[in-house]
Amino acid sequence: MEKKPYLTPKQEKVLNFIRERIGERLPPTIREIGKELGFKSTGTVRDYLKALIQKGLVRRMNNKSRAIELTERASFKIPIIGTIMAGKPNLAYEEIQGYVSADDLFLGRLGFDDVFALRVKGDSMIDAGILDGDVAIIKKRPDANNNDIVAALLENNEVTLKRLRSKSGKFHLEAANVNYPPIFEEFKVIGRLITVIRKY
Amino acid sequence: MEKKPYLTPKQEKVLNFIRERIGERLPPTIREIGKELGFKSTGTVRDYLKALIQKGLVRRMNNKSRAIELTERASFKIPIIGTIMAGKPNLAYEEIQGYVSADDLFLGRLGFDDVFALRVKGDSMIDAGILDGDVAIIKKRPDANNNDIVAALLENNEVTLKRLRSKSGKFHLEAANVNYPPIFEEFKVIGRLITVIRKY
DNA sequence: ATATATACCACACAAATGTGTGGTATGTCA
DNA sequence: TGACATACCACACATTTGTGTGGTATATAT
Repeated sequence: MEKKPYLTPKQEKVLNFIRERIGERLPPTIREIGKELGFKSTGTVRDYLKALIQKGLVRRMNNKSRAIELTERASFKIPIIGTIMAGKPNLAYEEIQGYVSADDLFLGRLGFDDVFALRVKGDSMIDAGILDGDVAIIKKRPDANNNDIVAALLENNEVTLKRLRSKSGKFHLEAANVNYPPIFEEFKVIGRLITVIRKY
Repeated sequence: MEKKPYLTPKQEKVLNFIRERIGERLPPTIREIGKELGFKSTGTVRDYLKALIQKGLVRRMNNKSRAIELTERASFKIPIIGTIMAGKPNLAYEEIQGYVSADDLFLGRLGFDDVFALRVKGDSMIDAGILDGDVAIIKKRPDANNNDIVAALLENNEVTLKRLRSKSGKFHLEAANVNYPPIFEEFKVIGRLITVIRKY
């Protein structure tokens, strides 16, 4: 993971403004940057952009309005400060190990087309760490394998989240909670669980 | 939740192209839309934009290049197809209850500045559904209360994820696993757990 | 002393982009 | 028939936007 190169305070401000505007869905024009930062000349802004490009933080397309992009290097990342050893803590605070982008954490580079969400209700998957109220992100039409957690359509036309198991060539569904018996009826796998999100 | 109004096939195509380009971080110009869709006149594209604006799917700013926005109504959402009753399934498939935007699910409208991530290692929080390998999103400098799960800095300068408990006016930390004893030593709350994300 | 980087401005010009007006053709509804 | 909506095109024009050239001034490094 490359570190961010040194930026002068003003360069930092320009970069932050660009980041902000991109976050608001419309990258700024050169003149908009100048107006925000108090520069009276477009040339000044171009000098800053040139510096940011040279430092590898910004990319541009020629002759296209607002065509300013942030590179990987400059795009916002959430720092992973350490691995929490939930059992025995063993990592010092402030030791930044790397970065994850919010996108990567969330859905990665999946297309959205074949993804949907289900809110989990009940405790039948509690031993797999899936709790009542969690949001389950499901990828449709997957190649679901033995032991994958899947969303399955049951005979009564209802959906459930269970672990897919095969036993002597036949698939069935298992809860992750001893209080729930396995399901041997007919079912159709709708999708595979790819992500669980829980908000507190 | 409003439903999407009826769109002609071409209007749908225009909308999709705009959505696509916004996804790639740069909304299109009128001429870019025309070129993509095969319209030879800017007027044609303007007619389509007018229709989409009238149907409440698009917003624009005057005299600003690329200033095309999708409204809430048109912006992409992950459908919540139902609440999974992980215990007893009780909801029909395809009954779309509403939508969540990816942003909402993930971090919501939090600023990123005071948020960081920790990867959980170990099983001390397993009874709270937090597993080895999960990513814990932590908000710094929070008002952490009794029973919140917090990231805490211990005396040996290490970080741990535990539940904050108060007993007769004094705070201590508790694991969510009977095999781990409570921690009564001095500690400092770094932040409060706001989100857990698990990828399969 | 010279080079190099930062930190700006002015201004002309070209290209991209949005706006406005006015067309044609086709079909539907009353 | 007339009114209206959809579905386009042509083209002039204004504005925005990017580009290019050429400045000034200050500080630091070699």
